[in-house]
Amino acid sequence: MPDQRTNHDTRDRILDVAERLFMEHGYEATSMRMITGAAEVNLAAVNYHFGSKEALLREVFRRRLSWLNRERLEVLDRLEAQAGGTPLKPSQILEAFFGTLLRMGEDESLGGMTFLRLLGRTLTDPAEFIRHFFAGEYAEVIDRYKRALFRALPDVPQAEIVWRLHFMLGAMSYAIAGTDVLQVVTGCGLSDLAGENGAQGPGDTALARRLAQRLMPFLLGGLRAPLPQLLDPSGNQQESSPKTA
Amino acid sequence: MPDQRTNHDTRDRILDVAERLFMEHGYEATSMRMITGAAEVNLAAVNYHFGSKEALLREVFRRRLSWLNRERLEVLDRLEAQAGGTPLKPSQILEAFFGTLLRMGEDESLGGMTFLRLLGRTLTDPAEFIRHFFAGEYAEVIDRYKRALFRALPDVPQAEIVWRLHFMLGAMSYAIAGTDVLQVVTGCGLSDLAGENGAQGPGDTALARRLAQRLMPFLLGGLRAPLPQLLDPSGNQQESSPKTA
DNA sequence: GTCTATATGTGGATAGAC
DNA sequence: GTCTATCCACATATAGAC
Repeated sequence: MPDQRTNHDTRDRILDVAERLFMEHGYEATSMRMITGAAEVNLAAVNYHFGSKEALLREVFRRRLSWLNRERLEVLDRLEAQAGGTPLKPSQILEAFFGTLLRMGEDESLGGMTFLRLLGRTLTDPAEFIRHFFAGEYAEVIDRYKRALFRALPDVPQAEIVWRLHFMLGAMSYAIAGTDVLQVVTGCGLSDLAGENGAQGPGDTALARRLAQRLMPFLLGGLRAPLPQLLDPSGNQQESSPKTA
Repeated sequence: MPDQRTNHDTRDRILDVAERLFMEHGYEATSMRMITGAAEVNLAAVNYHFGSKEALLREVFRRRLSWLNRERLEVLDRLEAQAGGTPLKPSQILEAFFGTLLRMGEDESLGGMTFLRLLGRTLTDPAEFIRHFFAGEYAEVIDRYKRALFRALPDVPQAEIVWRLHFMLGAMSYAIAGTDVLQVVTGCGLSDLAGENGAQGPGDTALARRLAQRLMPFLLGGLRAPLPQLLDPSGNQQESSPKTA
């Protein structure tokens, strides 16, 4: 036992460091040597504890997503129990889904903004094993929330709701990813209060709360926007009964 | 001249293939050998024509973004000329900004959906040289559209407008990236009509138009959503005069 | 402009001592 | 569980013949 600087053991130190480096550089651009070097563990430790680099990435996400999935389902269960048999309000559903995620950004023990950024950046990674992994991890929760939205918005075509769920997920992912051009061009963005990628100032937790306050009205406005007039000349899946409120 | 299957020369064939492979696998996971192999050119050709792999990526984007930037500025110029001195409507500005991009997806000679997906996926790449490149490419256009939105929404705090521009960019980037979990879980997404990543069916062009019809109302609804009540206890940048329409 | 051959580095993974 | 040493595939890039 050469150095016990925290009560983290080797395994957790690797996970913490990998989480940060994957966030900063992306999966492909992060080498095992960068991870083990920064974590001050031996190069062979990753393969011993996790088996492979791919398995390490999965474990980095699994320890966070298991909490997030459970919490999202419990919050929705609670809301639906309170509502009796009546449909929830869209704002409640969005608050449960996105609010739960954004609360992770306020809590360092749940990964904080580091994990939120990692998630936002990795959700658009084209690697096959990553897409497959996320599909499995998200399936149940997405299905539950999708059906809650169907019940909450019975007059909106279900295909339209799914599209808007796409758009909402994208708005949030991109915002928390914080890699976009806007914050370079405008000097305004996630990092106007937090430091650069790696630097985790104490303002980072307040950041998630402020982002939530900005984001939720936007998402709700988009979700409840008037339906498009689908006049597509090649319209092979015309919607029924467009609605304007 | 062993094989002149199209009127593309070597340089253009490399750009076309690199565009597709970077889209399918990401920058890091795409090797020069994959590119030169698929383009049926010699391995050394990339370095001869472009200098490096990084420079190749920049050139892949530059040939598309030079058109996009010019078009976005011209469309905005035209709208502002027609309007005389009066502010534009938010819907006009969004149509100019996002509609111009989505029209690229309908035109194979402008890159089609392949380029759109590549753009959506690469905008969240954390690599320093990529972020720096995009910042330079987008600066002028973002600045022009940002100021147009400021004029169109004089009662909305400018910081709020910039945030919502973030969210709108994210919603669109993520939707066109088409890597997200939703389309795996729900079976509904960009690829419900188009093939998988690589396959470019004839439906791909109609796809962009249909996406635009879905996306624009969502974005407009988000942009015009009621402003958040900023009651942040640590509120160090309180907004002035929240508005509710 | 195109090719072959190669320089030079780094990647993930593992065998086997301790 | 941790370490050293190493295997081997593959990366980008280039030198120099044609």
